[in-house]
Amino acid sequence: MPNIRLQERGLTIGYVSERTGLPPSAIRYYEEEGLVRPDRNAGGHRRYARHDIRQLSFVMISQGLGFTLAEIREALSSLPEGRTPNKGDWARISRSFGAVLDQRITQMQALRQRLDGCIGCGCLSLKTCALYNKRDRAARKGAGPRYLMGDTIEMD
Amino acid sequence: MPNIRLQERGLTIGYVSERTGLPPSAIRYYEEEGLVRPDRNAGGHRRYARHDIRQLSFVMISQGLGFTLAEIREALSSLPEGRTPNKGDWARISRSFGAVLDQRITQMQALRQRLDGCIGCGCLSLKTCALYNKRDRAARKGAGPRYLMGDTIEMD
DNA sequence: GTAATTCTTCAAGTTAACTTGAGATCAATA
DNA sequence: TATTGATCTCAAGTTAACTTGAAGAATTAC
Repeated sequence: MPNIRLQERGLTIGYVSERTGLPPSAIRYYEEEGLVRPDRNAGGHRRYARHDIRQLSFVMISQGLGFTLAEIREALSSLPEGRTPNKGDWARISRSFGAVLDQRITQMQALRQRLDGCIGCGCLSLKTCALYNKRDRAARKGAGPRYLMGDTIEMD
Repeated sequence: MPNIRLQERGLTIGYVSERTGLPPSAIRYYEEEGLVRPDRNAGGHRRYARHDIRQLSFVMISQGLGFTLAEIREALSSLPEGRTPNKGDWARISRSFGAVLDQRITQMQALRQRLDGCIGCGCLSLKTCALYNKRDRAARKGAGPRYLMGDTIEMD
């Protein structure tokens, strides 16, 4: 039996893959994206630290919460450089993501409300319908309605 | 001045583009995806019906609500074939999307709750952490957490 | 010391939702 | 009629988040 766990110094990508459930290809991709920074051994093979497993798990959880890799990288960049991230570090990051989640939930509820209004008017009374909002068009990236059905066109 | 509005029979893509705010390229793409079905004139140019504007607006709104084009196409497929969709048709579709939205909001709130628990434990007390849920891994497509940070590994 | 694993890099493919550009045709205007 | 301007089709490019495959090198097993 190989000691798959601890090599010279650090964990192999295969081991990290097993532990996180992430395929090696994804782990390598995350490295390209700056989400983990493993060492290399003499032969050029990646060697991970224990806390990299935690970090990768954080990536997975955050994705499940709807964050993009870019947002996650941004959050991770606030982790300390020199030392291993501790409980407080993770809690801080989690809190900030929680706040973003709250915003998104609130936004979705607002959209839901609007849709209700739209159902009420059958999406047919136009200029005044709640889902009609040109300004949302400018803010492309966020989830937000843009134009409304039919607008000022006469009914057919 | 050209009568850009009504051609032989039906609206030009340029007019529909202006009315919806969608670039012609997107409108053509939506056609490929089966979200609109314009007629063609003798010269092969697209000619849209009035209710296509409403339909395209519905696509935009739905996207803003977070639905994919596939989901939207699915919903639109329930519209009547022969006649122009009426208020009741749109209201029915909107209600079903509203229900899905409700589910998603509920799900996000649950995730939010879990994250709170995770903040409480600092994402470090592992086996018992609320965000830890292997089963979620199987259900890849939906927004749901998969693995948890570090799992059963000893702290470092 | 081989053979079998595991790992390496690099290029290219995948899905969603479009955009961009080329070259050609159609339609509207003077 | 001639000339813009609008459309047409088709191929290829774009971003995100990866996967797949090829060819070769490092590691581990026996």
